Amino acid sequence: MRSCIYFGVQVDESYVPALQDEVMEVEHLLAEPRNNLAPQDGSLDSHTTLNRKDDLELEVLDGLLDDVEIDDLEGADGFPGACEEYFLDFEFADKFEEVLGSGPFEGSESHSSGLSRSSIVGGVLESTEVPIAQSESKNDSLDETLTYESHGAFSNNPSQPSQGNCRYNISLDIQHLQELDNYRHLAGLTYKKEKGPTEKGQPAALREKRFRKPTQRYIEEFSNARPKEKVPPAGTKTKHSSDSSCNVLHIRIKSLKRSPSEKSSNENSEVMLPELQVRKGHQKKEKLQFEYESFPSESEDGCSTTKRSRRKDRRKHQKMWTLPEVLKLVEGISEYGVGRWTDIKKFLFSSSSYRTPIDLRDKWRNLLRASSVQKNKKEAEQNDELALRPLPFNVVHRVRELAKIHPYPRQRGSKKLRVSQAGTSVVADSPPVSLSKRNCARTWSSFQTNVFRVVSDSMFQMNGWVKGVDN
DNA sequence: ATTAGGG
DNA sequence: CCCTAAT
Repeated sequence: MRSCIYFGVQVDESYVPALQDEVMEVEHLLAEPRNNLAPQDGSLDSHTTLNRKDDLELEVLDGLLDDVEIDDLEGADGFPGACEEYFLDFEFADKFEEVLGSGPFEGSESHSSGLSRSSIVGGVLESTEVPIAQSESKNDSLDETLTYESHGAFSNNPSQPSQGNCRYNISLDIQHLQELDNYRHLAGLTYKKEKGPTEKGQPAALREKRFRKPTQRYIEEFSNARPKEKVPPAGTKTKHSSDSSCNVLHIRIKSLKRSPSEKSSNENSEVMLPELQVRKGHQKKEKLQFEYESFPSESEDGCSTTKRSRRKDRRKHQKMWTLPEVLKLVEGISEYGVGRWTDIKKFLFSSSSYRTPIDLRDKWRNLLRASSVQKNKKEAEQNDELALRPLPFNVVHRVRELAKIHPYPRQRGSKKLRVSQAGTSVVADSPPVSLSKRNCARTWSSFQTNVFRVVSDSMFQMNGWVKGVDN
């Protein structure tokens, strides 16, 4: 099992003091051997000296592993000095994927004149062995230790080759849980308390919640992810969005789930996979094969930067929606109306096999929520601030407009309401339109969409949206 | 087979 | 995203 921690902190004076304190506290979460950290450069001030004694608590991470749902908190562009976004991204990866390091930091380091009073820390830790001793010391596992191997990104100074793999002993202190929690709030992460099996007496069979047969989706993913078991070379670094002037706290830990339920489901799928394929019949098989083939092509994958890792470490079979996809969805809804998810899927998302009609509906639901249709404005603003990838406002506007036209829960069960208002003409939800009218509406809406799209195109760089392939 | 709705 | 009930 391998896991990695990427830790980059860039602190500028423009921070409010309180934030600086918090940053420092987080910095303390990392313990680091002296030799590697030797400040090569005057710009590393006392902020960056990490305390060796400081401990990290395994359970903290453990909790975060299962709870942090966000896979990608790509750096959002910000205005220099005014960026108030923080990212906290904890992931523990089964296989060490991508980490990069000091991309944003290297640059500013060399021209330290601009950021002369900033303290910068960037680093990568990669662990090769992570002993898991969860069986006994579940309660007091404060002493658990991880052995990490550094791949040398902890130096900001490019001139200093720190490739010599060196070992870290990292243990975590439970006290820092609170601080992590604070950062979680800053980052807007959702985080549920784990109601895990604290009862030690429970037999394993009882702890498993339920046996469910793996979904089609799961099967597809599983068998697809199987063949590539490769770990990229240790030196591999992925480009991040390099917003050098943005004050960003960026912590990245990739995670694999270790909850008992997960384990069981894995085992199950392994057993059931063949059986299911036989049982499901041939038509399904064909469909599956089609889907396999379409994956490697990647033409449909919106995020080119992350597509490699996407399929494997996405925890819950999630695929991030790209902005073009969102636009397409909006367009589709404006054309076909809300609720005709299969149509939209068929006509607009035919090439992306991973977006099911249900996904489209869910996305629409989320869009509604994000643009806070039928919601207070306060919540809307709060939402906006908390949002990881804030929607461009024109999108929000469009969604709202659309929501007025077609209310989401497509009214059909509300017969009572209609009866009560029988006399007065109620706004028809989606009345049967004549064909000509419909066509007219469609051309109009596509025109609208095109305009909309042109405008949106200029906003791709904002908000961390990745420009995806438009199919 | 599709959709709505809840988790 | 996933699952289930309802249509």
